[in-house]
Amino acid sequence: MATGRGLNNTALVVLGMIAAGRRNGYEISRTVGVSTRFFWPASVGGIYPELRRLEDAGLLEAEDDPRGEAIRHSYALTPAGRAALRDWLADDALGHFEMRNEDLLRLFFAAELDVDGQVAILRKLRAGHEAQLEQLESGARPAAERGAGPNRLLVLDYGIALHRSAAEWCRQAEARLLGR
Amino acid sequence: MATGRGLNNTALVVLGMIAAGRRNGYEISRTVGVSTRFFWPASVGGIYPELRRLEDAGLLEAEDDPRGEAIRHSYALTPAGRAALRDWLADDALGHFEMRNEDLLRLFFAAELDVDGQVAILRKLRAGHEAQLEQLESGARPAAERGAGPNRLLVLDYGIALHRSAAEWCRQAEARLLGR
DNA sequence: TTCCACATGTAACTAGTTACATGATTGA
DNA sequence: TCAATCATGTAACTAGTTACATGTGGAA
Repeated sequence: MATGRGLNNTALVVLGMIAAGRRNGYEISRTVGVSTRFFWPASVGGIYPELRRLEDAGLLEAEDDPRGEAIRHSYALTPAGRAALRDWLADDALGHFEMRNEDLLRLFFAAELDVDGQVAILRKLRAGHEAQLEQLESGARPAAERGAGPNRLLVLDYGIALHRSAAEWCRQAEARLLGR
Repeated sequence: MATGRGLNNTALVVLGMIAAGRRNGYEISRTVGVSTRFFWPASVGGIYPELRRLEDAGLLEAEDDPRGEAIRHSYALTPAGRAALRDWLADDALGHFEMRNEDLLRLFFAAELDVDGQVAILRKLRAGHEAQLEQLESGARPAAERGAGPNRLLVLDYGIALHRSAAEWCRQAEARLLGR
């Protein structure tokens, strides 16, 4: 448990975010929204219960941090929490990898459509990559430039590179399809 | 419902596979295992119940196809099933896109580790892409060359291109990290 | 006769999303 | 005073994975 196991998808991102400094649930969920969600989604509804679970497990300690009348808690890692995080970070096994791309599935089955329909799918696939690219370049990347360390920028750049080359691949595939 | 809605992730891949010709659950699950799983996972445990649900919904028709004493069913699309598939394929809205990459999340939080630890994560990230690449090039691609249409090859080539450029990105990032 | 591929199915579990509900603070 | 943002939380739902259970056919 303290060896990095028993941590679900939400727990991993929560622990990692708090490692960089005290955070409350709202801040974590905001940061996820402009950074990890591109490669590690986690929704608000899962974050709050997970914070309490991690506190119960002794990996986090909560502190009351009221804002006027409003309730607010901020969390920090306990030594056990930091150890669990490090164990997970240093784990030798290949990490979980998963991808779901509906337009790619459409393309896979596109024999059912005429060429126009197939081109439309390719364009949509490209549009999706361009949209992600846009969000990374104009949203996430500028936000990370103020304050985030080099690793975080590195990861965003990975995303930018990937979506850019995917979009380029789509452009070429479209040209080939039309040239047939 | 017949407009392409009410179809869950498993239903989409099941319908698409059957559109190309009569199939049984086992065949679908095998084909998923060497093709769509790279961008659209679906597990056996979900496929059989979904086949029955789609039959109940009138999108599939089942036929007994015993193999000696052993029970076997093969499924074909009904006209309603083909209409639902076409509606989904021709849907204008951007498709669902999701990615989960644990080693990328590790890299994101790698400030917690020393440079050696960071390099190890980058190598693992690369190894993951190379493993996918290997499976696509040596497993999926050759299998698809016998029998699969051009769209299927196209999709596998997309995967190959993507993982190859991701692996290349990792190699460069590692060099930069060591050069610091 | 043994093993592997073929073939189907279910139950239990785990996880995660969406939507809703509530209320305080801040700035325009 | 109004809207947006901050902040926390829960309930209902949907989905999906894993593991188990069972048995046949064909090849070596």
